[in-house]
Amino acid sequence: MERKEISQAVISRLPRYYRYLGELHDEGVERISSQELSKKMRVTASQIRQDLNHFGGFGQQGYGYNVEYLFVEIAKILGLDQEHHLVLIGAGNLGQALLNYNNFERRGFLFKGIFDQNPKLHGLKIKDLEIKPMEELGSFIAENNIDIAVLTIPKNSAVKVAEKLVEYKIKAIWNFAHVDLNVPDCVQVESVHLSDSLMKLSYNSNRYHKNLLENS
Amino acid sequence: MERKEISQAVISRLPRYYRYLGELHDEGVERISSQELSKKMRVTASQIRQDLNHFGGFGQQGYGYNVEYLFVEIAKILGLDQEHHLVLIGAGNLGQALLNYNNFERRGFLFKGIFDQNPKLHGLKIKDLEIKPMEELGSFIAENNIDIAVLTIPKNSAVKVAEKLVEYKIKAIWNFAHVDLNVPDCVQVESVHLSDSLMKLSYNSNRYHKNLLENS
DNA sequence: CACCCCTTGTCAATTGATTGACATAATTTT
DNA sequence: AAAATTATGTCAATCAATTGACAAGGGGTG
Repeated sequence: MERKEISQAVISRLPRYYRYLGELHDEGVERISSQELSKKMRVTASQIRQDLNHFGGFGQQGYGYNVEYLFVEIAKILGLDQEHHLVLIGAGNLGQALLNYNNFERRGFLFKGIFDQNPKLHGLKIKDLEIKPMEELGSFIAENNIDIAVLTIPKNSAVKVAEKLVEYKIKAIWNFAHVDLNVPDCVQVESVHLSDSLMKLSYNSNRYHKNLLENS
Repeated sequence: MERKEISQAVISRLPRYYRYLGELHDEGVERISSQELSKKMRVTASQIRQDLNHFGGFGQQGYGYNVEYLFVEIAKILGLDQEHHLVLIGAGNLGQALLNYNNFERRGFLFKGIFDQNPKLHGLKIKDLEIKPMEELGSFIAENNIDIAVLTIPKNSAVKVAEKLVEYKIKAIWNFAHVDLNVPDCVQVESVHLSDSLMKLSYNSNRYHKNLLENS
């Protein structure tokens, strides 16, 4: 009965397809073939067809894909057809940056609460939301139907808060702390490790320029 | 003469090894075997040995790996033994958050300049750095030995600025704009697509809870 | 309406990544 | 000092992901 799992490699590519389809739609393009799209996106047409077919036959032979239809379907796959309720935990610079980034709201990701352990911040408002103490987090999650917790706090507190979030039966954690969170399967974690990303860039840039020197 | 390329899958794991080794070192641990490390990191011991051996034999049979030595060696591989000079382009919320995140400095990534197209911001200081107009970007990069440009601007401007950066002979771009930058090979790009990450989380969390319902 | 062309969905082949197995060598114990 | 243990580096096998190829089904055209 269980359909087989779709690999994370495929899932990771879906938001990118979604982005390109959105742009095409904005430009008024009605249909596109996997080959045209593959040129734009610089991937193989085969990969596009293979990826999309994991979720169903969205295209039509001899025609290609209807841009708007495919756009909407991918949104459904990604869960963008539903509202998501978020809490921000950690009202520092990064947290505020995320709060003020309106693109998330546009896709149905709505910040409903802000929490911070610093008492000096309690009561202050950002974007109409009052910063609340950590003690109120559990009840807030239960009462406001919160799906996703966004962690923008230092790594030491992140581990403890994640444990609490598991107790509070959160469904997902978007983790910006520089630490791996080990939680049960029922809580999905997506980590954004900014330092890791920067180090990778450092490696790649170094390697490229070292290779140049060696091969000259 | 050319040693074969090491896959990005391997490179992506290096910062994580680096993080765990740093923690072990802080805890005063002197040596560790691939097996112990594999338990901590929840990967296979084989993968750890395989990954490290791409860069040389850092371990010793019967002993394992010296934590401090390996930590330093991975730092060298990632280019963390050198200073990197960065410019921030886009002094919005996210840009300021990155500026104020001290962990980058600790690893040798130093912000040397801030640029923004908004004239109202010019002259204002963040962390002792004056926000400068975009017109000065080219000369600043040349004169201050800038490696890496950090792009925290909207997608439309990002594409244009990236083209300029190529002209200015930047080595690397850390891109936070929601767009793919197509630049020549001599400029390395690492993109952090926050919305993509959030959408992936949304998919995974939805899928988990849907599967629960279906299998009950 | 019939033909031709286009393009998907899918199967097979290939390429790449991960895991397992083991010979070898250093360390530790007795 | 010899034996037992530990753990690497590496080869081979397995597993996963990507690419290529093509049959079959629509759409467009005359």
